[in-house]
Amino acid sequence: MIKKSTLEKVISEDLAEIWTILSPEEKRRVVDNFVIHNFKKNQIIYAENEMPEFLWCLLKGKVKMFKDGIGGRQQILRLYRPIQYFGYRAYFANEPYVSSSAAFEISTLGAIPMDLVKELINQNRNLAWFFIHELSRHLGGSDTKIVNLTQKHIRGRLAEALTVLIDNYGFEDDSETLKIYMAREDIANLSNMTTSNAIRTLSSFVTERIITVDGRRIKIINEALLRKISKFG
Amino acid sequence: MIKKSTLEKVISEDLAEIWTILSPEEKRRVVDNFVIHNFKKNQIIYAENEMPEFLWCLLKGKVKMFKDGIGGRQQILRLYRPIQYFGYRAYFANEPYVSSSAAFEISTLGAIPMDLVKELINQNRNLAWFFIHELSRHLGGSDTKIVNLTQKHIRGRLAEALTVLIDNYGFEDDSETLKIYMAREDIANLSNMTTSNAIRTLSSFVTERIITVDGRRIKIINEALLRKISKFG
DNA sequence: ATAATTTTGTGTTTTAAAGCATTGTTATAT
DNA sequence: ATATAACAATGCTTTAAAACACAAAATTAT
Repeated sequence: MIKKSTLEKVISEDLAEIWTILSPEEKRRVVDNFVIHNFKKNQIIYAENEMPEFLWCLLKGKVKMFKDGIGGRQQILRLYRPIQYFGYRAYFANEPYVSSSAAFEISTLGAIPMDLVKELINQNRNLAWFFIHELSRHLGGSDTKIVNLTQKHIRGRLAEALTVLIDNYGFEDDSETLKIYMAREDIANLSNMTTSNAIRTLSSFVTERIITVDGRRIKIINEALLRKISKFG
Repeated sequence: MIKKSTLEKVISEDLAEIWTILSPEEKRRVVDNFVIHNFKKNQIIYAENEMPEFLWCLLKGKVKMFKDGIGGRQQILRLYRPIQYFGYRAYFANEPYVSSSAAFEISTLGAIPMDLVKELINQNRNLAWFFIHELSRHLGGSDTKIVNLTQKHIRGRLAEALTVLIDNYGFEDDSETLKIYMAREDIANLSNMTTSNAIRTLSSFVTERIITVDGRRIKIINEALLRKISKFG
């Protein structure tokens, strides 16, 4: 059930910044307390209002962090790819989670107890800087998102969401097919609109030859225009 | 021009958490590098796209952090009161400011070089924790704001803005008059709506005996109802 | 004070986006 | 393989909020 091979690969290849920060002794402590979990598609990793216990490390798959809003509407706040860390903010803020996270697709994650992370931060200032840096970048991103989602029109918001997908997950080998296959509803939840409007606006983009759509397969035909619409439209 | 008396008061009375964290030697270094600036009403403290250089400490007055959006529309992101610190995020993220800040009213601020703050963080892990904690709380606040501003209707957003004002600045001695006197336009910029809609909705709240309004003087008559509208409406 | 400018208050019109309904299509499960 | 459910597409209606226009009041400057 628990496959450690993925973990060993991560550590040995220094795939994530965090591993270059830790001393061999610290790495060993992390490895000893690193519990691997497998999640099914759409399975919740943690939910709003729960108390945070673990630093989650995404090893394989895709994860969304989201917040449930009014009338069952969901806002996707951030997307994660391997190898990224999340789930620590609420612990540091000393409060319950204000958002939830779930696997977009079958995913493998590692859970490291936050109490251990806290200890390591206390003895390794570079780890403290790692989190100060991460939190600062995310805060800037969140502040920017506030203005994007409240002031841009639907076309701008959808274009922006698509560029977020490009920047987070990139393309397949053909260099144009988005390497993530989301339901229209999730695209809507990412861009703060209803599912119908996401569908409608995607169709417009197809008509305008900015993208092509085949089920959940989205090809980006005119990325420059997409970014232009995202910036102004 | 530079009055150090306010500063001495801050230090001697441990008015801010940060001063209880620093050693006497560290406090001395901060004091030696602490430059006091006075700002007029609406004067910009720093602007979007500039490179961050200072940790700003608000000693007296009120400050808004905001982001200019589309068509001259402005979104107020956070409000500060004495004694709070801001302006450090962009430095930690190693990027230019993504938002601006300005004095709401005549204000006194201290500027501490971020390079010094960085040094102090390196030698004092409690200061590292101070910023990890602050950043984490603000990030949670920003994520929550995204959903509030995008999903709540106008009444809910305005009610929320008013509760933010209550929580940030409190009441005058009569326990009902808001201790901040904002232009309708700023109230609108805080609640993501046009000035007309801010005026209109304030009027509705007056009719419903939730508040009274006399120029910029706002009295909160029914705080419980206001918070209820903020939560659901 | 008086004029000029900004801010506030209202009514009306316009519009972007939500809501709803229906049908077709594609997965998933038995 | 077929039933069942979930998802996608599209047209039509409704509505919340923006945009606009103008008048009144309040600041600020001269």
